[in-house]
Amino acid sequence: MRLTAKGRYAVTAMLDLALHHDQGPVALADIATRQGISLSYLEQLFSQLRKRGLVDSTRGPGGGYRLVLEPGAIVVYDVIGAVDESMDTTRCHGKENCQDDERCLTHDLWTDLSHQIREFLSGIDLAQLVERRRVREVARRQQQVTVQVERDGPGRLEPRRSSHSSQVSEPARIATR
Amino acid sequence: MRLTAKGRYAVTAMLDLALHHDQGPVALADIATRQGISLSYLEQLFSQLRKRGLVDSTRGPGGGYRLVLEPGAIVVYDVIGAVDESMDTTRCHGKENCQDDERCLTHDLWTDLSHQIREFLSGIDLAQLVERRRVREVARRQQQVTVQVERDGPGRLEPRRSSHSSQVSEPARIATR
DNA sequence: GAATACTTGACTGTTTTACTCAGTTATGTA
DNA sequence: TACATAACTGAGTAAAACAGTCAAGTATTC
Repeated sequence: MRLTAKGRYAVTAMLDLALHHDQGPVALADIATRQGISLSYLEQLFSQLRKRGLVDSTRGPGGGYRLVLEPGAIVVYDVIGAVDESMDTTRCHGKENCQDDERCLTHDLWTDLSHQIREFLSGIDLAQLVERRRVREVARRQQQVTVQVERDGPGRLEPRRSSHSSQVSEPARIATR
Repeated sequence: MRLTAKGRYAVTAMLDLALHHDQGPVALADIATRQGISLSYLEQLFSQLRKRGLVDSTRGPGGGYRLVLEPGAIVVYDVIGAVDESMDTTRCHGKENCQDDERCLTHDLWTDLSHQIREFLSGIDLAQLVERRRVREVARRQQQVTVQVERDGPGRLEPRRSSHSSQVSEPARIATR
């Protein structure tokens, strides 16, 4: 299984899209501001999300990204799968050749774990997340930040091409290597 | 969450110990042969497992490692926790400071996922694994390999300090970074 | 005292991660 | 038509993590 900042960012960004689903296309720059993710990095992520058919885009002023499906039809597992290669926890990726071309001692254990994780993350869609009280709270807070930035103007706070973004990238991984 | 080869090796090695629980101390060299894990790497792992009080050791000829508790009292989650720092999937490690010192939009989702994984891996102990039919099958196969090596002698197949170990280390990760 | 086996710690090549940078292309508006 | 906006693309990179190796011990038993 693999769950890195990349996968978490993707889910966060998709959830942001779901939260603004009725407001037309959402610009990546807005997501970047609200969620504290680097714009350039988001561009990379959305390239993958678009290839997987999860979002589509409009260019030019007023453009941005939109969910292709309804929030209720997009499941967390698929979002992560779109950017991270897999959530499988076996070393052999299910091929049962983990030791000398045969199953290793713990093969089934990791298979079961992978199944467990898949079930869980496939049971949660974006609409459900949007409904959650605590998600709404955070979203409200983030909206204020956006308004703040708009009032002050992007000025020196948010240069077009940022210099030193302030995200501390600290590891917090579920990596099955 | 973090689940790398390290964690998987630890569980595999501990399960090997559980399988030979009634046969006195088990030498790391034997585990290395049976499980296809580098001896030097096992040494590192068991140093951590010992510090966490999961195993104890006897030096000298006929020595090796033993489980401190009964296999039924050792749970997979604890083994992984002993070598990998955590199975938490949040970026902030549960501290809720993921974005500007506050909760990020998806904080609760990762908390729930971490909980799910912990529950699952805490529900499986080594005794249960030993009982599994497919585990016994693999163990039997591995026993034959050991016997084979003993007949041939460690000779050029298994030099004391190995040269080029043959493990292909391919990533298969659940890493939460 | 030789062999066995655990113990410690430093070191290392490779891969992955999480980005940035520099540009290009498309589109709406003045 | 110029411009601003915003999506797109691809290459590059510093730092960290990974999965070990290597070398030199110390303790124990035969």
